[in-house]
Amino acid sequence: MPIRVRLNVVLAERNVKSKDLAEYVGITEANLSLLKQGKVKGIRFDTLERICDYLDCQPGDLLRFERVSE
Amino acid sequence: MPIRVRLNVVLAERNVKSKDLAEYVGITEANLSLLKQGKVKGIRFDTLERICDYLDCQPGDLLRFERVSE
DNA sequence: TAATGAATTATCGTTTTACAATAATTTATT
DNA sequence: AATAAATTATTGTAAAACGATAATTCATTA
Repeated sequence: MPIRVRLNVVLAERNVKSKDLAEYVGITEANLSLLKQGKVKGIRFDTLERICDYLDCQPGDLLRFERVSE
Repeated sequence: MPIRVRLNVVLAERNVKSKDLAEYVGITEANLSLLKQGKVKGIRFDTLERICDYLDCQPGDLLRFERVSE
């Protein structure tokens, strides 16, 4: 699945706890965990927005398109 | 709505017609039009992936988080 | 200024799935 | 061990992405 979710990386960089982000964003830790691990098939912009807001980052920091073969 | 969809910009840069992109991605022109204009509330990664593939761009080129006030 | 092409808008229906809620389990951390 | 943090699991629901289609508007060009 060529869209890679890098939320785990950004969280680590910012040293932010999932719990805190989940609380701010307004989603459960369970769902945030799934998102972090790239186990969801899409995302709503309002969720993405609040994540970017809290982490002070861009969608491009969280989502990367990776080609399968060059 | 602080997540801005810049698909229209990238399409213009690449000089790609909506029809062609829609065909490649496998969605209708109608839905692509809605996406272009930021009239959708989210996106599935497989759709985002095929758009990035065709336009040879990154999610970050298509989606921007814009703060309301500084 | 028709005629064509391209894009938008509008309806309605369907299926997918993001999310909540909750609880149990696993994995850090102290 | 005890606590905190994160993951996994289950079930349910509401939201919305998307299809299909057609009509309308906008743009281009002969």
